[in-house]
Amino acid sequence: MPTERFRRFRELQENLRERVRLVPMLTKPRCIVAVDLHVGRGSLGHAAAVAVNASGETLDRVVVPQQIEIPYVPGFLSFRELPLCIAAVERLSIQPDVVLLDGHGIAHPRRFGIACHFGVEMNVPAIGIAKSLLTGEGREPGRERGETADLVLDGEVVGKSVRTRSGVKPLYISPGHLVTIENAVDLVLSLCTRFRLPEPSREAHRLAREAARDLTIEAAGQNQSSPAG
DNA sequence: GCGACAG
DNA sequence: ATCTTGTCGC
Ligand SMILES: [Mg+2]
Repeated sequence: MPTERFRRFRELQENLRERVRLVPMLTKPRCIVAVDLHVGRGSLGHAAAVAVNASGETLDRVVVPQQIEIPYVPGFLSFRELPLCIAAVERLSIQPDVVLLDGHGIAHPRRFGIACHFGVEMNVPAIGIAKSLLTGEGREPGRERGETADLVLDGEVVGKSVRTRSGVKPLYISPGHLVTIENAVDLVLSLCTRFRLPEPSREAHRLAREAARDLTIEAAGQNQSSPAG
């Protein structure tokens, strides 16, 4: 029964949230990893992890394919995406100093979004980078790049709305594990050099999508159904 | 009961 | 988020 399964997921979140520690990152990260998951036809998933140094140069990149079994239910994203995302990060040749996740950290109904789950599970600093809100209120930052405003949940500041490009919709940044809100905002801004999203996040998204597309094209080339004309 | 709802 | 090329606008 799906209801029972998600009841267990909720209990897991409420237990694991006690392990979240939002402490300052002492040293400047030398290896930053962004990870993203693409789910295509037949629920075939591709997770991509991209590692960069403080200068933004690529250190390594991997893609891992696997069937995705868990449906997307708001508030439970990590149970769908984490297993494959973790597999991808573990296959990198380098250990991350901090990991960027697509989704929220503590800006979550139970304060345990995908960035918290990843960070606690892997015991690594983790940051949630979301393009829209799941819960809470995102105050409107000024329109210039670098301006921020509070992301408030139950009267508590759980993150920031961050203008990463002037005149463009803000990102919602919240800490996942072993970082502060300020650490998270500073790092994300430093990585948003050309677009709304941090470069490695954008690259991971692109890699995962292209891996899925390439497989689709290869499969079509071997099928008898594809030659349409 | 209704609306909102990361990806 | 996905299905998907070109096209409109700053
Ligand atoms: Mg994603």
